[in-house]
Amino acid sequence: MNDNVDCDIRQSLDKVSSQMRRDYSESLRELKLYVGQDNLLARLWQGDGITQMQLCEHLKCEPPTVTNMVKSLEQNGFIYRKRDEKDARVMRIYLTDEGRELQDPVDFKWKQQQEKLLHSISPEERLILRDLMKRMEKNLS
Amino acid sequence: MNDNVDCDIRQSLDKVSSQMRRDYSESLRELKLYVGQDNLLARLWQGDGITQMQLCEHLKCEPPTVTNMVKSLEQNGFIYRKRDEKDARVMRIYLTDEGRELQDPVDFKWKQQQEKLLHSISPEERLILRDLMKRMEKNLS
DNA sequence: GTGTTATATTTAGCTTGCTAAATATATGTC
DNA sequence: GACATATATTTAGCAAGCTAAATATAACAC
Repeated sequence: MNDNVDCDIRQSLDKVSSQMRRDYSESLRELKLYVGQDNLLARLWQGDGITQMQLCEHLKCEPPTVTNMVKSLEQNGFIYRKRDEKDARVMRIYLTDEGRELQDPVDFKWKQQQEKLLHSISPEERLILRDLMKRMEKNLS
Repeated sequence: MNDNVDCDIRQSLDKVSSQMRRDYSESLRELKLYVGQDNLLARLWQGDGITQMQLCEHLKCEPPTVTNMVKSLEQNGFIYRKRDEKDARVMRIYLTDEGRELQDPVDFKWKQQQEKLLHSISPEERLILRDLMKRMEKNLS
């Protein structure tokens, strides 16, 4: 077992991940979004009116994180919150028109980033990569 | 071109990355370290007495980030700082004995994480994965 | 020597992340 | 109904990240 290969993989993963995050963050700025908010909005584009707990589960992050992100997105006019009618503990999150309009530009930027990442990696190689990524994902869950 | 494959890759990358970061963060806690600090220390283990700018370049992050990390590590007794003798603008960062002693436990935790990530991925597959990761890394630089 | 530009670090303030604790509401048990 | 437990969200405080600006020092041009 060659430890250098393993280390290289791990380090590349870190580097790719942080570089992508930096680039994407820069890119989202002109939409007045921060990295992380896009995923939250993406979930709402699939269907809004969901609870904050549902967002936590989907995004795999802690409740205060969602509270703060939701607060910020609300202040920027992309979403609004309403207390559930049956359970006063529960807040449901809805998209504004402005929030809905973000879908195409965000999708576009996402695809741009993706193409840059995978440039010159063949369709066959992409299938292999997907398989390997999925297996690593499973290893960690 | 199948967009689903590309999306899957990107999403797995995000998930793997954030999950690894969460697990590693938890793991480092008992060493009284935060994620990010380990990379800074790793650089110093290779040779201390370097400047903060050198650390910024190595870690690919901004100067205030290094300033804050260095400050925290100094307060915890892992490093100390001295102003350069020839250029009063420059701070050089040195390891304490305590900082040096962290190397083995941090390396151990790093390897644990790595093995978990790559479990049941064959040596051949690891070579392929390394190649693909390196190419993606290059795509982003 | 003076003024301008460049460089290294720091300060201030923002974000997404986290943990811990607090607050309010709902549910279950007796 | 009273109490204990569970649940959803919020508050408070920490971190690594960032940008923008400030501070101090060094280098360069005249």
